Parts: sequence; C-alpha cells; structure tokens
Amino acid sequence: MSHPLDAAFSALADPTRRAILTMLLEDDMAVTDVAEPFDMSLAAISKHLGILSRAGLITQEQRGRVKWCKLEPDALRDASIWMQSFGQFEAVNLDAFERFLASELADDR
Amino acid sequence: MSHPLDAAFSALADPTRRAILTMLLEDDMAVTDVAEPFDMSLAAISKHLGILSRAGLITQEQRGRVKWCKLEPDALRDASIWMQSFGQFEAVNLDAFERFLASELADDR
DNA sequence: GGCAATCTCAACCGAATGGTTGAATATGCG
DNA sequence: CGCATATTCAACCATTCGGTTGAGATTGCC
Repeated sequence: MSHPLDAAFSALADPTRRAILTMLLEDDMAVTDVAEPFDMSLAAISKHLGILSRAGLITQEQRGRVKWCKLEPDALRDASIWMQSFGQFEAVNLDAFERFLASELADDR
Repeated sequence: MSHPLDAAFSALADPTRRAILTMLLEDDMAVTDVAEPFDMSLAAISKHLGILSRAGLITQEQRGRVKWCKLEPDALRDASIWMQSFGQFEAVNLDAFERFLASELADDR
C-alpha cells in the first residue's frame, strides 16, 4: 500500500473508522472513551486507531497512561483534492470551501 | 459492506482503480482498452470494473460485443461531501454546504 | 459456417482485513 | 507496595481482496 491515498481511502472505507473520525470532530478523546460506544473489544478499536494514525488522519499523543486521539485533517484534504480533479460534479475549490466555512463560523458565534 | 460510502471509499483505495477512473475522465472506454496499459490480466481489470460499477463510480453499457465504461461521478460527489465536512476546523452544516455548492455551480454556468 | 475478438465465470492461491481472546506493559493512586 | 486503569501485543480465526489461469458465452466478420 505505497501511495498515501491508498492508506487514506482504505482507512475511510470502514464505517467504524468513519464513526471514530466523526466523534473526534467534536473533541480530542482517549482510546477508552473512543471505544465506549462500540460493540467491540478495546483491542479492536486500538487497531482501528492505529490504522487511522498510519493513514495520517489522526495523531495520538501519550499523556500519562492516557493516549489522546486528535483529528488531523491534512490527509483528508489530500484525498479531497484528488477527488476534486473529477470536477464534473462540483466546480468548487478548497479555498472557496474554506471561505464558506469561515463565514459559517462567523455567523454562528 | 452495507453503507454506500463503504463501497465508494474502498473502491477508491486501490491505485489501479483510481488510475482507471482517471482514464475515464478523458473519455468513455471499452474494457479491453481500459486494460491495455496495465500489467495484469483482462479478467483482473474486469473485476476492478465490476467493483467500480457496484460502487456506483462508473456505469457499463453493452453495445455489440463491446462493453463501454463511463465515469459516473455521483457516488464520488457523496464521498467528497462527506470528507468536506471535516474541513480544517469545525463541524459543518451539510445542508448549508449543499446550498453553497448549488450557488457555486449556478455562478459558474 | 467458421474463426477471431470481447468479456465474464469459476476455481484457485497467497496475503491482508477485521475481529476475538489472554497476557503483557506502563502508569497513577491509596 | 499493591492494585486498578489504560493501552497494546501476540496468536489465532474466518472472510475478503487482488491476482492468476482456463474455460465459457456472445458478437462481428469473411
């Protein structure tokens, strides 16, 4: 799996991992807390986090005995940019999207 | 693999399939012509095309003994919108993003 | 009809995936 | 120290994946 896009897309292909990313959108989380809502072992979640980490979609920082997981959207952005090249469905560039985001946030608060 | 995003992302995870999509960006192609530049059997490419087709990323139309492959960017668009929601900062209202998309497209053409 | 061309099917193979369990390794706390 | 908490490691298992090969099934052409 040499190309970084391979890792990013195949990490995104799993619904558990996408759910984890969505959770991390809210806030950074410890491994145990990430695992809590899922009906699977902690070891399985630990593996999923490893895959997300190796794909660059999250980073993990050890603090004490707790490992904090943090969303890292750069790899997502690369994948997104790749998809943009199929621009038949959207003439949107990321800069425009960021301006959109900024205005959304400005409106909200 | 119940969720449509599962199929889309895991189809995109393979470099051969991404290359095929890029080729189809140029023009519709017959299966044999798709297979030509790759160093693998026709049957393997046929399988890849089946996966892309089941993911909704392409459609295939039989005409005579030739099966034409056509890029179908709707599934790509769904996946792209999902990813955009992770934009660098905060959670984004998808409805708002769709309105944004619509207005962008309206402006362009 | 006969033959080449186009594409899929079926069976097989090795490697990767997604899960399990039980043990191991740190770390924090009373 | 002794114990609970947090996380990973290692071995295992069933299933899927990405490829192969050889044999079909259609279709077009002379």
